[in-house]
Amino acid sequence: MASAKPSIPKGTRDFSPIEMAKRNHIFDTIKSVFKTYGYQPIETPAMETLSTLLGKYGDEGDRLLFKILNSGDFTKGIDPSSISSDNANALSTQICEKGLRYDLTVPFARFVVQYRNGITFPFKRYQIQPVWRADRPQKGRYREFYQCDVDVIGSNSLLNEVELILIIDEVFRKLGVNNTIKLNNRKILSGMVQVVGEAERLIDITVAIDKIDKIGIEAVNREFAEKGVSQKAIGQLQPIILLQGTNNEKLDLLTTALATSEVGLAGIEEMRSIFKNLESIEGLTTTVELDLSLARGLNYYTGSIFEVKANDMAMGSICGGGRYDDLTGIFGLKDMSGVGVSFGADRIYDVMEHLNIFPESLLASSQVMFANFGEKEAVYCLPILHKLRSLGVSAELYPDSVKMKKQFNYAHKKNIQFVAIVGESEMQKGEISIKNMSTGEQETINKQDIQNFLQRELS
RNA sequence: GUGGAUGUAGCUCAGCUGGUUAGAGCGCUGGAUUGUGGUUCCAGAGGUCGCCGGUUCGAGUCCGGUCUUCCACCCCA
Repeated sequence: MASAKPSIPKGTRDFSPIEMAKRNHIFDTIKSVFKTYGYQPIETPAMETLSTLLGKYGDEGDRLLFKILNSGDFTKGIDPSSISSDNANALSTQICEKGLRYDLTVPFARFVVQYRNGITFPFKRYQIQPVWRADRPQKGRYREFYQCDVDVIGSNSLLNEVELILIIDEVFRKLGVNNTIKLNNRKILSGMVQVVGEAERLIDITVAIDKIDKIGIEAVNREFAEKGVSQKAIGQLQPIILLQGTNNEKLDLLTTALATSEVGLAGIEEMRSIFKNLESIEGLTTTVELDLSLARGLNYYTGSIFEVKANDMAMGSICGGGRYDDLTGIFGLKDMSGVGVSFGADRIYDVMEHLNIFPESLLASSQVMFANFGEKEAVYCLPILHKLRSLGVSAELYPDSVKMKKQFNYAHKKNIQFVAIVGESEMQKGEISIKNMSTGEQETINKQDIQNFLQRELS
């Protein structure tokens, strides 16, 4: 019987040992930085109750939710006519009560509300787990991908924003990814639309502005007009959108432009505070720039918004986030402001792979391999291997007594730096021949000296 | 969800207006070299041409469907 070719669903991936080594390098780096800043890990289930997820990401987000079919007799009580109707959405809410998580922020909000009595605030947590979106896949866009979230909730202080910028800077410096942090503030955007008298079209206007880099100012203006923004307002928006200069110059100009908007001025003050605090930090490698065209679609953001782009490769944002004043409100907990960012591990991977900047040491399995000359020699090597491992040197013995050519090739393929050779003559003299695979040099040392030799060479 | 491309060996790709037994490079296996990888030389093994159906004497090639990957929109990590 012919079996179907094995395959995995669209937009999902398998990871080989080499890919895992690289992915773990990213996760480990991110985790270690998060810990340095006092954040603690949590995990939440892959699936959430659908009502937890629906309505939190806008209509577009609802469409991209993966829904889980109820178990058992899920057709019970369903009106047969609803099955043939066009409205699949209405049907799905009848037969699905769970969905796969779409991001880590909303489950985090649910977590905070659910365990509020046991949590000490401000609560600083990080969370590294996969999320799922029923999007159409492209490069850098998957249906299953990992987010690495850091959030602090229960604190209004703008020092948290500063801290997040430092975290972003440190993560990407450690990974060797050149990047630019773009910063904006929802309050400034609100102020902008208020000043031009189009406050009710905040979303439409910001979504259009967000595309300015891509489609240009004329196309953005055309989109404004299509959405019903008045010509007068469009005219007034031009100088604001096209503001140039340093961050402080932009803020000064904005202060004049948004003078009549209370929220707008509040947003400007927040940005000023953040930039001022950043000035006191030395050694920041990332460029932080105020980008008024940055909008971000997620509608729960209320204050600062962040987005990080890789400088050396065209790719969507590799990190993004912002402040949300009332995310927990929808779950019944008011006045709980939070701010956080999410690192896109899969996109960071794609960038690092494309730029070929993963450290080579990641590829090695063991640091030293003992060649196998036969059972007698192999048994003789076992205690030496045991000793090396206890000293933290990863060591392996080639399991089969096959041709040297094959064994050396194995070591070469697996990027093992040293091959130890213990054949009959070495055994008799109590020696070990050891070959450095990258230089090709080989020397013979006393059996006892191998620990020192390797520890010196590998350091 | 809308529009457009793509799929041939493990990988990257050739394959003419449909016509014998579908090719190359790299990789892989073996040998030259029975205690030495990365270079060289020789030999060899890998393919239901994504899948299903149609047109035809004949389909990798044309047509329809489907799946995958990719691009644009949308949105986003």
